[in-house]
Amino acid sequence: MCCNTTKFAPYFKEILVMRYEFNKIEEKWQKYWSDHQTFKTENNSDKPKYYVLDMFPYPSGAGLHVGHPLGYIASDIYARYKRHKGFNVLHPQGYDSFGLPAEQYAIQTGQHPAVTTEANIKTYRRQLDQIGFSFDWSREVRTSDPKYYKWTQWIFIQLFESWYNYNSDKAEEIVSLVKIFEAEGNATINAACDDDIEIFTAEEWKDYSSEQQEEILLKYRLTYLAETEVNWCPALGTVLANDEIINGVSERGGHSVIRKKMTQWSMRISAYAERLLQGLETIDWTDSLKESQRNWIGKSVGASVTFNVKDYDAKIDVFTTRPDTIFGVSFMTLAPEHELVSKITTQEQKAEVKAYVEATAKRSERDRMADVKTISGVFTGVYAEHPFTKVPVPIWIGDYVLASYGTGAVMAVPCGDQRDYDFAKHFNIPIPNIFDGVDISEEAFASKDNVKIGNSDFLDGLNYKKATKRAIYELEQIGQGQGKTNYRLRDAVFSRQRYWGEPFPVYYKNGLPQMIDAKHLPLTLPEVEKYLPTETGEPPLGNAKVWAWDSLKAEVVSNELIDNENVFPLELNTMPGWAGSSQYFNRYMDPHNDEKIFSKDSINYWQQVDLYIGGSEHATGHLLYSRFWQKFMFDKGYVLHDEFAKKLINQGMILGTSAFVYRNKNTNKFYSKGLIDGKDVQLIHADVSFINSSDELDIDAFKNWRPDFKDAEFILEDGVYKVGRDVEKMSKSKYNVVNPDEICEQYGADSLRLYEMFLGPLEQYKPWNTAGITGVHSFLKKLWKLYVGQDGLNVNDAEASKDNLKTLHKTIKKVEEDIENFSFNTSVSTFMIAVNELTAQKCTSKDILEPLLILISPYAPHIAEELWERLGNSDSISTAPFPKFDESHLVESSKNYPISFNGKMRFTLELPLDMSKEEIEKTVMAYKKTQEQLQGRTPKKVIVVPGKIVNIVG
RNA sequence: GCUGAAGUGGUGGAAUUGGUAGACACGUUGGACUUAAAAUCCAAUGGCCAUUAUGGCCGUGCGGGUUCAAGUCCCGCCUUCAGUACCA
Repeated sequence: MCCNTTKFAPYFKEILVMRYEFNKIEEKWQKYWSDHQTFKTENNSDKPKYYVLDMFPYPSGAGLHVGHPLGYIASDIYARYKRHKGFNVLHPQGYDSFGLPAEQYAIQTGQHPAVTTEANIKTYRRQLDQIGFSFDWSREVRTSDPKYYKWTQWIFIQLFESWYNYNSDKAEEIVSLVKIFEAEGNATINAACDDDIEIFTAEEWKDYSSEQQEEILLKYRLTYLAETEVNWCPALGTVLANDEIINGVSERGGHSVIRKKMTQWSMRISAYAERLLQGLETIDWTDSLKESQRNWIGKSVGASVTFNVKDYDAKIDVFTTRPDTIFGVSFMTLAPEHELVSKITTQEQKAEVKAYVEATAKRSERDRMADVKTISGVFTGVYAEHPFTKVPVPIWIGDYVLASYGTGAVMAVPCGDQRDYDFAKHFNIPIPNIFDGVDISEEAFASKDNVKIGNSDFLDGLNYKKATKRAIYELEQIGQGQGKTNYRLRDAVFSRQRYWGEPFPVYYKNGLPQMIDAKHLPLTLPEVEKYLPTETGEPPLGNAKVWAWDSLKAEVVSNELIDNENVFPLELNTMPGWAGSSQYFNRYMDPHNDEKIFSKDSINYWQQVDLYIGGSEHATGHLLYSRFWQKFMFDKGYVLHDEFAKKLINQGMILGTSAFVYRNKNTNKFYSKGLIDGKDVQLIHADVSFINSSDELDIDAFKNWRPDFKDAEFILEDGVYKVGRDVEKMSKSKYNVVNPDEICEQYGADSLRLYEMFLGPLEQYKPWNTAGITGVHSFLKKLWKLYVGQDGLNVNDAEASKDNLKTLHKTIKKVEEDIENFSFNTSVSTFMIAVNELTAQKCTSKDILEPLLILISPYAPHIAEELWERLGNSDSISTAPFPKFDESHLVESSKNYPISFNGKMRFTLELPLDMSKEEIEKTVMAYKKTQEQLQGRTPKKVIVVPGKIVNIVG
């Protein structure tokens, strides 16, 4: 480590300037970039555009650790590379600054979330700046900024004012729906809507009161109010997210949690299910991510079948993917929550059914899903009628049927479905076989292939495909079913009972929601005294005293003025975390526009994100919702592409390398790793900052760390204490967190950037080990020495040698290919090789060393800028054109051929590249070592691939 | 169970179209410089065997196969990680 000579700087300036003082250099250039607004991007340019985006961070109180910037470094390299390649690059950054942690902190401390958020953002910004990113900070957005969330609220209103027309397959204005109602009622409409819609005529529509009309329209809007189940914790008086519940009780306090129905806003994302699925074909995202989204959307093709219930005026609709097996139905199963359960049960069965329904209600959905093995159910005593045979089919209730999928009821075909089979066996229900020549005595036959249907009337002898088609046809003929496609994707609940989120631009008149006119936005978050739910169980905004809408003055007024004539109560829920992140990528294009979410010009210019980098944990959240909103914005004509990101890369996680010490279970003796065999020891995490590069513990630091280790005794091996190491997720509790601030201070940002890339492929999970950073750090020192010697600059106008040119051009070629393939780790090795070679060649030629700097500058921008300036350039290196690769410097006249015998390389032989196949063979066979290898044998065959290899067989 | 990704030295990893496996680093060992340490530089470093300057055998999770040639292609397994799941 260089000693810190800062305080002597004025006296030793001439000497110091010759050393690689990364701290000073990095500070200097970060200031330069900021002062000169080097990375500010204009919305028009003669250059082609390129949009590189990172997933913006949630600014947590803990700050960044070295795992966080991985994706940002990769995208920054790419953005800088594209600038060298002559693109006008948009590379913005911002903060996803609404969220739960700030609110929980507020509950504990009373600090306003805005205050802690602001402080956290400051830390983030400082940490990001010190890594030397080329972000255009003039475009920063924060989701919690009213100027930004004005537009989140605006999109909400747009969704409210829209319905989905399956005929045109797009979202349309709600007024167009009203026109259709007025002209012909709703019978002909093919829309995404609630499933409890009643058919009405144009006349009936006109006779409805305006409230009735409003209620009906709400069932068609793309965002709508609905009763949905939430995890309600009575003790905390609040709703919990799934991950706040551990083993059925609240994470905070361990209180019980029940399912409760609440009226909440929902987003009709299901309307877009098919387009979200099809759109995946058009984008360059990873297969695993697309597959996750496909699973999540969960398309299945089959039929809906209606069963009439005997002796009741009731019908049961089921969805099945196997209408071809309809003659195999021997019972039906309803989910315990199914609405018919309470209506149809017989007197004798009533008590048993009631007990079963209550028992399952107590179990959480998670419990039910986890416990797959136990078969339970109860008979209702009632029968349905088979649509074709008219045979009575017993109706059962079973918790293996989920109320939330399909219709919450299944037609059970035990011979063709293992769950139905198990249920039938368990309750002694008959298992009729409808497959020709298949043995079903042990298990169900679930395959669709290589089988013909039997015992099935008109389906006899048909295969899966034909039988399915025929069954659907026959169902349609008798009016008891039709072909249907079902999606697992459900509408997304959009209300949160939280404080720190976007307020809805909604007030309530006679219990019906009204939108605040967009021109009055933003509707800003009110002040509250407490961030907890109210005593009556209302969301935190229920604590606000000034939270009513005066529709005449168009402003927020005191709750006391509510008269439900002109002043109305405002919505108390706030929007979920994904609201603010679902269009931010478009807002960056024109972030300060107060008139529009973004101008036509800006979207016309930037179009869509060209490269998006972020974590795969957002596969079915942010990345699905954003695609949904983008498609909606596309339908409304606001954006030009119905997919927001052309290409997406998931960066892997950087894991921590934890360190362990071994304490004897009963004493305070710590044994070195090599001495623990046969001893009863306990593993204790030691902070990774106490460990040197040889896995040896700094015993004094460890003893001073925690009082209970103060008097510990250490049993050493070879005079040192060796720790054990293991790779785990980077986390405070494992004491393996490495802070980028310390790395930047000790080794510099350029070392950090290089090392993060050098660790391995971007997409891969890989362990961090600070010890390894000395490799890239000494590379930077070698690079520096190549340019700057003891007495000054080493670079001159000397003519480049052939070897110099060869090294440079093979480096240009490799680095360019690597960046285009996002293979950043291999270009770091390429730089090392280049610098090693040029150093060995004693290269001083500016013609070589100047372009080399441009190659390195995306990776290590500070040192590149500094040396670039020292070479006499006055502009930033960031826009210097990327060096052109010239093949002619790599042309060789000879090749060192590997000569192998039966596929095994034995020696190499230098031969001219223009030598013919025959000549090569002759030369090789005549060579002394060849004859030694053969030991008198005559080869059966000699394979010669000119320019590649010689293989002698025999 | 299903889906996706991946298994290469002590460690991170490289080998982009089948053609010299282990590039580049870390670590380790030895050496130079130094009062010493740090820094820097040089050399060795997949395993085993032999050792005379030289060489031989094995080796990319396991078992087969295709090929003159397989880390790479094909078939069958095993393991790890991630996502998802009574989805009818």
